[in-house]
Amino acid sequence: MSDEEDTGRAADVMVRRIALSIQTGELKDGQTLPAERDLMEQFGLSRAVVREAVATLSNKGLIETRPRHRPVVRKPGYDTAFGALESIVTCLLQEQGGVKNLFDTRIMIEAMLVREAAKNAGKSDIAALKAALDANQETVEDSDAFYLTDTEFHRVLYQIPGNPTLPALHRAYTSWLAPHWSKMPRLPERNELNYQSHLAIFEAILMRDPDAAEAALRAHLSEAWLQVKETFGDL
Amino acid sequence: MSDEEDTGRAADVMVRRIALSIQTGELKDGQTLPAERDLMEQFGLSRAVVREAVATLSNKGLIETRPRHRPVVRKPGYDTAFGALESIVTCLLQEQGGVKNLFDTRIMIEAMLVREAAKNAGKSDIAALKAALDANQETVEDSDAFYLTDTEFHRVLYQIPGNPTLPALHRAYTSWLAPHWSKMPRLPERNELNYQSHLAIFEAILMRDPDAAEAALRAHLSEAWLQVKETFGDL
DNA sequence: AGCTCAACTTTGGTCCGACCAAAATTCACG
DNA sequence: CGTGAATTTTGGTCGGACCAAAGTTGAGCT
Repeated sequence: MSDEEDTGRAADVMVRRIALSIQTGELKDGQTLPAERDLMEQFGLSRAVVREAVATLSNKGLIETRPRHRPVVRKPGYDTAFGALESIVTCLLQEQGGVKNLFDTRIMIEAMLVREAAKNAGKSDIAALKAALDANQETVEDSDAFYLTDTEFHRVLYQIPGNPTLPALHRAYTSWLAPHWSKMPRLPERNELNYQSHLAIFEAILMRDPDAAEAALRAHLSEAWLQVKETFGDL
Repeated sequence: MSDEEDTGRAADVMVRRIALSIQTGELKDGQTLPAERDLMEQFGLSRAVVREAVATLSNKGLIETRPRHRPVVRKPGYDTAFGALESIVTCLLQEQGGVKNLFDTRIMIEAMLVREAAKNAGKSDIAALKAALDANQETVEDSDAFYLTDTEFHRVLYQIPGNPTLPALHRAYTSWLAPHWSKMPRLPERNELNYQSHLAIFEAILMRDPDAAEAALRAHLSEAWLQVKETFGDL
């Protein structure tokens, strides 16, 4: 009665066994899995099952497969996690209110982030924020460059708490919302307004005023949402 | 030059085509996919490739497969999204600081939630919170029941903003942290303390005092984290 | 006609053996 | 010793086959 999970499809059993080996560290990051033909011998299964299992593990992000190369164990990072959501999020964004639901969570998260920053940001955090802000100002005239420095400013916010999940979340947000964001008209005057918003947020953080920081952030993102709604009639 | 994405493995092409059909609504929720043998004819591919594609789509949560049944298109909900993360999160929780990273995000989220509640909770929200709180108090003596009402109280917090992603996030949190949580000692006296924490949060929300609500929530969850750290030596 | 249960069909799960192309490896030859 | 061709490895694809369980059909009984 050692193994209680021999149930289900053979491929699933195999996936569980290998996934467990990875999770327990028995298979370390970077290590290569045996070739498919070796795996079918080790597990006593057909190649079809082995291939399905390997494909499943690859989909789950636990291994990395390249044509004509052995699968490489890849202990997943936080980005891998969000990456696995891509197709499903694409679906969710399509339906009524999907984009707004996602964007609302972003507003909530960033509202919290600026509060945290106002309360706990250290000297280096402030410096990073200032640097991002300056770069932001310098690119007001170049909309493409501004988009990058804009993203970078927000990224710094996600980085301040020192929790690795947050920068990954930021990358996920920018990636998922990019289709809408990139289609929006970009004008130097809009950039200037956005820069002013960033400046207001920064100053509130500098003043150690969480409420002001949150208010500025909410105003900033709410304005951004209005622009999105203006560009896309639907929600 | 209509289809630009015929590249990559045949199974991937097939996955993209079907995923696109689902995302565009061409294949609606609940609709059944053709049988594997029909798909191999439609796509002109071998059954092995078809099976791999179907398995991949199933892993992504876009379809639902049952033995001896045709795949059912399943327009994924927010829970499906978090469900797809299970194995990868299991990996992330295993590594150094993984649990703390996740729990910290939970603290941040719930801190924001109680602030929102204090600012914007409607009458029905307050009533739901009160009901959950009362149920919580009544189960102080029964640790198993208390665990449920405890979870329920927090769930109401995630429900108040009306964003469907949040309840799904709550379910994900409870599911992912359950292994650690359920192993913790449960005592009526601890339950009582937790109830008092909930009460403090509730009263702060009632008073429309976001700062007090956040402080109470942070005290509550920080205490919970201390208990976790006490039970598990590692982080 | 209505119902029951056995026979048949469908369908996913599994296995086998085979071929291909590209990459890695080996090795003979200059 | 270096180099390029032959060999091996390996993932990707194919076709056919069998099984078991679910659904479907239909004959026979009431």
